[in-house]
Amino acid sequence: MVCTANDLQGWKDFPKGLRVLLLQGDNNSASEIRAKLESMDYNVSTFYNENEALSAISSSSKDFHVAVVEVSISCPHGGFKFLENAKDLPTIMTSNSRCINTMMKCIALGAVEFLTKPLSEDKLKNIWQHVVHKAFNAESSAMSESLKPVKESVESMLQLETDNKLHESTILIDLENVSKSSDDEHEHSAASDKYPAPSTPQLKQGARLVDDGDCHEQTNCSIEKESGEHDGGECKFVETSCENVNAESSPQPTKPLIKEEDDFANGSKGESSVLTNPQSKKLLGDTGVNASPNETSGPKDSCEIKANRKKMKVDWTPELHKKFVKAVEQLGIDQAIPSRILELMKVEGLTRHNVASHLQKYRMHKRQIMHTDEDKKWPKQRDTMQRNYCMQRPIMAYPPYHSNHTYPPAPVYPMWGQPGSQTAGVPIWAPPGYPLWQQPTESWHWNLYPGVHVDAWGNPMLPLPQTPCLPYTPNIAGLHNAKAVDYRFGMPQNSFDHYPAEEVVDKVVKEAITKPWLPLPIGLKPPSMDSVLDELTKQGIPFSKSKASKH
DNA sequence: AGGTTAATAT
DNA sequence: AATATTAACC
Repeated sequence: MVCTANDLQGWKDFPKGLRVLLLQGDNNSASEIRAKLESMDYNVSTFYNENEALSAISSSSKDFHVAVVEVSISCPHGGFKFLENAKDLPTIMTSNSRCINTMMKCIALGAVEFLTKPLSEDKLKNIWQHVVHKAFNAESSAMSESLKPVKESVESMLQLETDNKLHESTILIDLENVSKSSDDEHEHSAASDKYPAPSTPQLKQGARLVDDGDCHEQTNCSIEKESGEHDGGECKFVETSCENVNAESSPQPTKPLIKEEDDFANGSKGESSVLTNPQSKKLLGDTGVNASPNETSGPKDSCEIKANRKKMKVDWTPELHKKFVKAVEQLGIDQAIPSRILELMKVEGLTRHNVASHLQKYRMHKRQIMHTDEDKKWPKQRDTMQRNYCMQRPIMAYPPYHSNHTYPPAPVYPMWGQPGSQTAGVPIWAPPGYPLWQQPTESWHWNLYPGVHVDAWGNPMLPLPQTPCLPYTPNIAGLHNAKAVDYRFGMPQNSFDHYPAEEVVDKVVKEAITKPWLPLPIGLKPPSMDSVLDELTKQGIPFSKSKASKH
């Protein structure tokens, strides 16, 4: 039986044809198991002698994908010898015994699972999962040759799914991710949490598991803990039925993740989450969607876990947020609309709505920050650092303008200006808000780097191609007729380091008009309603007072 | 069609 | 209470 990677390259009906090494003590048991396995299209090689089995794998270890080995108490070695010498082969230990010590020993020695006899079809049909698990969790260097094609096969399988089911492919991405960092124990356990490769019937699969349950749950749980301590690396334990609990000291999610929340009966929340790896160029690029770990082409009847993907909850992790911010900056304030942001972020699975929502929150935060302490703090900071960083605020702190109006400490953001209705004519009392965009925001808790806000918020150090970093200049073209902003001209010209180019000014104006929600710079205040209306009247622009005062 | 805002849900 | 989603509006 020669098995090369190429042979398995186009493994279409995985796990059909999976080669199983069956090591049993007695003929009856062996033939029974074999029959069952073969009925599932597994390719079974039976051994009754441990040494023979061992020599089989040593001579052509690549030929087997998984082993089912009996733990015989009577035997001197009892299968442990095989287990210990078949580290690269996912090995499932079986026994009539339910002795927990035996089970623990098996697991500790690297067994991927312990199955108590009799081996029901339910138990057997899922053994392929261990193969996949191994294929994805082993270091590629350490991965036995027979597993590589499995991995590839599964990969392509998942990719195909992508078309109709986005979420499916996320598994792949995650798995990729996991395999990369397989050294890390935490990562490992995390991966196991998310993608267990249990052979035993799962809770989710229904009541069936009850029948052969015995002390199943309990023992499995015990083993989980135990094995966690024992096996240091290679043969990770695969969690089984107990979908619980303490198994995870789950590490902090560092990758953006989107949770799928399915609606299992209350109590057992079948929730799985997938890490999105922004760097992953695989397939979708980066996906945030996730899936339930039901391998679609596994033995069919056993994998009928309904893929009830529902609402994908986007978790705006710092990474994801960073991407978001980056995109926003890249676009510039006036271009920062959900669809474009989405494009730039290149996070598949993320929807425009998600982005829009986030944008909403983002703006609100900005505004909020602006309203509170920032106003007071700012005048001090401004000299120290900001200038070079595309000053968020106008340079003029408190321009000596001669207005009767007082400066509201917390400027309001009237929405009455109808964007686009007129450009030059609109009184631009609302300054560009975009610089604020990058304002350090200690209150935004997503900021991972409290010390380096600027970077975290979008790298103000980098020149913004679309939004030149010029100090804000309130002296904006197009304001000339606006009484309300007359004071601008009271500002001494030399108080600005640079005079903005026309385009910049235009941009600024445009921003001010189109983004009225953005805060006014210090020293500026909105014009009174009257002055605005007055101005509009003068210019022959019709307006509705009721509408104007609506907001 | 898509953006923004408000309401609702978790 | 915070934050994500959905609905509604423009």
